[in-house]
Amino acid sequence: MSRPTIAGVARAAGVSVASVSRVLNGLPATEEMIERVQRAVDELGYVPDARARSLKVGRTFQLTLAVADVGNPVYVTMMRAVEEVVSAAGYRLVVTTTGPDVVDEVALVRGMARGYADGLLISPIRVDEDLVKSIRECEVPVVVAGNVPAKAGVDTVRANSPKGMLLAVDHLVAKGRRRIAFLNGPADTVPGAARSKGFTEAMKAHGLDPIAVAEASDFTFAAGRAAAPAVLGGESRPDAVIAANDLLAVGLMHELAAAGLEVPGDVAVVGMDDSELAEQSFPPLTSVNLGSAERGRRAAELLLARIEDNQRTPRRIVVQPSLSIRRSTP
Amino acid sequence: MSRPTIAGVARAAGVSVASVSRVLNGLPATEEMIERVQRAVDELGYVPDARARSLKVGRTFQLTLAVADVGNPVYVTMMRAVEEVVSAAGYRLVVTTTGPDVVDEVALVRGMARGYADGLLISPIRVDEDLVKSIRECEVPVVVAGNVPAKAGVDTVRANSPKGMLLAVDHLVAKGRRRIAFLNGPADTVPGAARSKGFTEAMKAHGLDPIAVAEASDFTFAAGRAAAPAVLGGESRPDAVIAANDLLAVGLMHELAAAGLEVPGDVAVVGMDDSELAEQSFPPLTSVNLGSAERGRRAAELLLARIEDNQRTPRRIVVQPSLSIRRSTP
DNA sequence: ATCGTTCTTGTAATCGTTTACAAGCCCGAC
DNA sequence: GTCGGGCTTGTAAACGATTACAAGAACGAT
Repeated sequence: MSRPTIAGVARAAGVSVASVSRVLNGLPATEEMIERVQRAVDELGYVPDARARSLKVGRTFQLTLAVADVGNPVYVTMMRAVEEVVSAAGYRLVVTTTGPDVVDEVALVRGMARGYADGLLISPIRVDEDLVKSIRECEVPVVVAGNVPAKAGVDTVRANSPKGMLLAVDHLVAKGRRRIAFLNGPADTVPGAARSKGFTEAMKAHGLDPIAVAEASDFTFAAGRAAAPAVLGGESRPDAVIAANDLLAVGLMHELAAAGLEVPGDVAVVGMDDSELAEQSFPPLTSVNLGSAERGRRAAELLLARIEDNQRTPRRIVVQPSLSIRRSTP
Repeated sequence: MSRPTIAGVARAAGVSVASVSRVLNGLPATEEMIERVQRAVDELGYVPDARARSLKVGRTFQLTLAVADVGNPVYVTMMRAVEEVVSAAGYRLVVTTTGPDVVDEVALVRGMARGYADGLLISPIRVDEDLVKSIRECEVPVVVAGNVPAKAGVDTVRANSPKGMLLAVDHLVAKGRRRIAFLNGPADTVPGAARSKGFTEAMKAHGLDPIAVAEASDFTFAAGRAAAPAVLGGESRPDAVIAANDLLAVGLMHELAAAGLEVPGDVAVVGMDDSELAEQSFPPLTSVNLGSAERGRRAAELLLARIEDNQRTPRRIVVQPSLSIRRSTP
């Protein structure tokens, strides 16, 4: 009653295992051979064992996408794009969650050496020496969606947060807002650091000083709510807030409503990531599109290319942002 | 420069492969043996190959969770719960997306026979004969989060939608609403059919006739928006709408706002699933909690139990709903 | 010293595939 | 009739682990 193996099929068809394997892999064979094998396969309901196959051929035809938090809608955008590319190339995509800790990311990368997948696409939220080292030493190709040092010598696709921040500030300034505040996520994360730097630069470019800068404990809705007072509670209220991602922005907007402030009338709000949530929130959220879909697509392509040829020199792609203007800004 | 194998480690340590394997698996060995193997392992950076291991021991220590749409926030709730249970049991969780078509689900279940994972947790959106058949015949344990016929003889954990609908209608009626409409998802899906039936029963229990019933083309935000006119455009406007899930409810609320209608003043809105989106939407959405987290947890437990003992008689668990009241209802 | 027991270690078979190589067959050309 | 070439098919050796079994070492009891 146990699973039929290729040997069973061979016996049933009265041929050798090699012939069965050849027929199944579409290698040349006579009509009669194909016929007999096919019949035996159907009859027994044989399905080849992927473990044995991949042990022999050294490939699993699986790719892993690792993200920090499945609850963050930016990852669904990315995931959709990645899925499309890799499935077109004949790979299955499996998604795993790392959580916010860098040690888990390192463990994941190290674990890839076990041969679960042919490649890893990781979007790390925190990066340290260990992670870079483990990526460089990893037995399977890795591409990073995010920012790691150039010396790491690894394919990366990253966003241009400073440029994105500039778009956001430009837009707010054009609409007459000057008292601009910034709601960041944890500054010890890669996106947190980049966005903080970008915000400071963009404000300087306009000769403005921030009204307030707050740091949420996480890139989540709840953290956005919790950090709202820090961004609003200063002596002079901001007339615009830029949040480091959409979840934070939406959390903030809830607190604005609770405080009786209108968006965008009293306070304009700009998010980042332009995820599905930006469209779904109310009012719909003006958001900096950091090209998540394109980043996913390009990253997937880099991964496939590196699987083809592991010797190619690492590429570092930067995708340009745009601004999706919706009703949370005037 | 290629990956070290157990044979390489054995050679480096000057012992046999069996001894290396034993040390690595914590079987009894002398201090000196452990020491030598450990040193060789560290030196070579050896990591056992999961494919080879699982080929031999017949287990991969991976579990697959298959969902229809990663963009649906109800799945993130479920995913979190499942992840917690299975990782505590020493399994890795991988997530794959099936899309809305039942043929893809069937292909997935069939594909499990290839041995990618030790078990499958699937939340099918459409169910047909083929799917039931493929689940029953599947080589690896499968548990279904959702509703399949009892005769399928498979472990299931499902929600009690009729009861949930009753909670929603009870609540609306208690708040004085009588002109209640229903915004369903596709009626040819399992949740669509169940929620439709539940709604009809609940209304009947209160002696009410629905003001309008509309069917969105999908359980998505966009479909909710598109179907809004059908639910609002009748001769008499509803004073309350129940949506078959949170995404539909939020889509509807956007159209209500566009039409200048207040929530809950003019129209109360109730969603279903009580996902993170219900909390994040504005106004926060009253939503029927169908116990996604608990369903995920229980389903994961059933799966683990069945992996332990494949002979146990299938269980069918129903988890009870509750109502999370927020500001979209009076 | 011999025997039996227990403990450690090594040899080799096995899991289910793929594939290099060899063998067999058929066929036409000389 | 023999030979060589091209196909088709089969045999057996991998892939990298685990593990049953056997052999050897150590040791205490007689």
